[in-house]
Amino acid sequence: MAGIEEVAKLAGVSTATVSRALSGNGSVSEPTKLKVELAADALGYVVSSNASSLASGRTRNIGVVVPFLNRWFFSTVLEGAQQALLRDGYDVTLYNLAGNGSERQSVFEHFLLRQRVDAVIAISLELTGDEVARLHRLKKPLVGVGGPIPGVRTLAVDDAAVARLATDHLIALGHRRIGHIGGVLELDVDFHLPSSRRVGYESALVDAGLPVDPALFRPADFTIQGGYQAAKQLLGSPHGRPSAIYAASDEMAIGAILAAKDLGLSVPRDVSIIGIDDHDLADFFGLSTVAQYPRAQGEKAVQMLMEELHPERNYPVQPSVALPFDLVVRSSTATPAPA
Amino acid sequence: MAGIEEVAKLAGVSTATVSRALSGNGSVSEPTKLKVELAADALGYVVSSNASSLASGRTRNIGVVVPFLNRWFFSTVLEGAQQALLRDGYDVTLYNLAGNGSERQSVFEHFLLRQRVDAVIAISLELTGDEVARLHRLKKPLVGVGGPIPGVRTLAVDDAAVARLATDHLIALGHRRIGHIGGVLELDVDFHLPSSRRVGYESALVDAGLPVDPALFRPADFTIQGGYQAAKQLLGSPHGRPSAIYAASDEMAIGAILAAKDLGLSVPRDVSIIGIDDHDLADFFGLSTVAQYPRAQGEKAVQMLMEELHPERNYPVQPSVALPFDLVVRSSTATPAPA
DNA sequence: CTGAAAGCGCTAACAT
DNA sequence: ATGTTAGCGCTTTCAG
Repeated sequence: MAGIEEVAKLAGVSTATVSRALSGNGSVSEPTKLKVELAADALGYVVSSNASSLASGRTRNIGVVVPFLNRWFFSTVLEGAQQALLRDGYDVTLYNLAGNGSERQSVFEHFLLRQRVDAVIAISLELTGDEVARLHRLKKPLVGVGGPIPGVRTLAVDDAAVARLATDHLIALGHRRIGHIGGVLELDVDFHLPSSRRVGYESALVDAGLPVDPALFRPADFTIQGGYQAAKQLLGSPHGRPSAIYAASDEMAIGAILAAKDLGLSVPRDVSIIGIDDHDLADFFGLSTVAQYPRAQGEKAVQMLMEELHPERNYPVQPSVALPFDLVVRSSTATPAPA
Repeated sequence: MAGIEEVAKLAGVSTATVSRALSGNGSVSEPTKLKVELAADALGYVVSSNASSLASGRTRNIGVVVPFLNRWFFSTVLEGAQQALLRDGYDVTLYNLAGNGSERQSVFEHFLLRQRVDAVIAISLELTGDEVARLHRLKKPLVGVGGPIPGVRTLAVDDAAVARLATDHLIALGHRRIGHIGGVLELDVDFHLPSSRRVGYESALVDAGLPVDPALFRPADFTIQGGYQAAKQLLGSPHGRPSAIYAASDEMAIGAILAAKDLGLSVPRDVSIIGIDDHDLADFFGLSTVAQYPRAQGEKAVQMLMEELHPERNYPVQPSVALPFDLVVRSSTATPAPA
C-alpha cells in the first residue's frame, strides 16, 4: 500500500498538495493536479479512509437502518439509496434491526455513534425520541423514508391520499361493498402506514356516502400468505361478500387474487382487487394498484442528505417533498357484476 | 463527544489502560477495569472507530458484495451474515453490484481498497482472478457464498447433488418425462449454478435410463414470471407434455404452478412440480422442494471469517464445508396419472 | 498556488 | 498491571 508521501515524492510536491489535488478541496493548478493524479495511478494509491476520516471528521459513509431486508419495499429503497450514494462516493453501512430488542439498542449505542457514519437514513422505522436526540446531538443528518419520524425530515407518500385514490377507483367503478385488508396493529408501532392507509379508505367511503362496515376489514401482515387468508375470510362470508377488495400492499393483494381464484371467483368479474406499491409482480398478476416509487424514494433521500452534507454544492432546493404516486389500472379491477 | 483522555482522567488511569480495559486486549485488573467502564459510561464515551482503526489496522467492518438485493436468496444470506457480524461487533458495508459495469470496477478500485473493511464476503458472485488477486494482495480474507470462486474458500451446496435429489424424487415417483426449467446462459456467467443444476438433472436421468430430451429444457431468469412462461411452453406442447417439472429455483417453480393452473392442469395430478430453495412462499404454494439454508450459509460465512480474523480464539475447526440440503415434500409432487 | 507542521483520537510497543 | 510515548496516514490551518 503506497502512502500519500510516496505519491508526493513521485509527483515532486508536498503531501498537502497531493491531498488537495486528489480530494478537490483547496485549489491546485491544473498541471500539478495532473502530475499528482498520474503519480497516484502509477502507485495504485488509494487514500486510507480511516486516516482521512480521522483528520477531516468526515467518513464518506452513510448508515442505513432497515427493519427487514427481504421485503420488496425495503430492499428496493435500499437499492436506490445505495446506488445513489455510490455515485456520490459514499459507502453504505447497513443495520438490519430485525430483532427489535437489545440488538436495536446496541446498534444505536455502539455502532452508529462510533463516528462511523456521516449521516443516517432510516427506512420505515419509527425512531424513538431518544434515538433521534442522540443522532441530533452528534449533528448527524438523519432522513426517514416511508414512515414519519417526529421531528425528522421524512420522505413518504401521503398514505391517506394513496388509500383514497385506490378506494375512489373502486367506488368510481360502481362498487359499494369494498373490503379492506390492512395492517395488523403490531406492525403499526413501527410503520404508521397501516392506520393511515385505513383512514384514507374510510374517509373515501364516507365521502361517497357509503357505510363503513367493520366486518369488511381484515388485518394481515403484508405478506402474500396473510393477504390470502384475510381475503378468504372476506370472500367466504355467506352474505354480503364484498364486490371489491382494497389491500394495503400489493403482496397482500396478490394473496387476495389467489384466494379468489381458489374460491372459484373470477377476478375482476366476481371481485375486483386493488393494491398499493406497484410491486415487481403486480404486472404479472394483472394487479391494479397505486404505484409508489421506492427506488426513487431512496435516491431522493440521498439527495436530501447531500444537501445537508454539502451545502456548498448548492443543490437545487426541494422545498416540500410531495412524493408522487399513480393509479395503475390493470386487469384486476372492473365494474361490479350486476346483482 | 468525550475522548479517551477524559475517561482516563475521570477513572484516574492512563489512556493506555482505558484502551486495554475497554477493548479487552492486554490485561487489566478487575477493579480498574470496572472503574474505567464506569467512567466511560458516565461520559457516554464510545471509541472513535477511525482513530482506533488507524492505530490498530483493524476496522471491525466487513464488506459484503451482492449482485441483487431484492431476491430471496441474496437478501436472506445477507441477513444471516449481518446478524452474525453484529453479534461479533462487526459492521457491514454493503456493495450492490447491480449494474455489472463500471460500477463494479469502481467498487473494487476505490471502495474496497480504502482500508475500510477487514474482510469481504461475496454472495453468488464470480469474482475475476484480478479482483481476487487485489484482495489477496491486501491480505483481506475473502469468502464466497453460493457460487464457486476459483481459489477462494467458498460456501455452497453441491448444486449437482441438489439437482439430482430433486430429479430423483420425481423419478422415484414414477415420472419418465421430466421437464426442466433452468437458468438462462446470461446469468451463468456469474452464478455457475444454472449449469450445475442442469448437469445434476441430466445425470439423474441418464442413471435412471431415461433419455435427455432437449425439448424438455427451458431457460428462464429465476423469477416467477420467467418460470411461468417457461412452464407454459413446456406444458403447452401438443404431444409429449412432461408429467413433471423440476425448476432450478422455487420462484420459477411457483411460476410453473401458476402456469399449470392457468392451463387448467391440476398440480400434482396432471403435473408434478419441484423447485430448489425452500423459499418463504414454498409452503404457501404447497411446493415440494430441496431446501437449502441461506440464512445459515450467511452465518457460516461469518464464522469462517472470524476464524481467519481471530485465530487466537481457537474456533472449532470446520474442515470441509459440506452444506446441508434436504428434500421437502409437500403437495406439488405425486405419482403420475396413469396414461 | 504550494509547503511546513500540527494535530485528528486512539493503540501498541516498551518501560516500569 | 499500568504508564509513557511514538506513531497510524491523512487534512488543514498558517505562512509564504
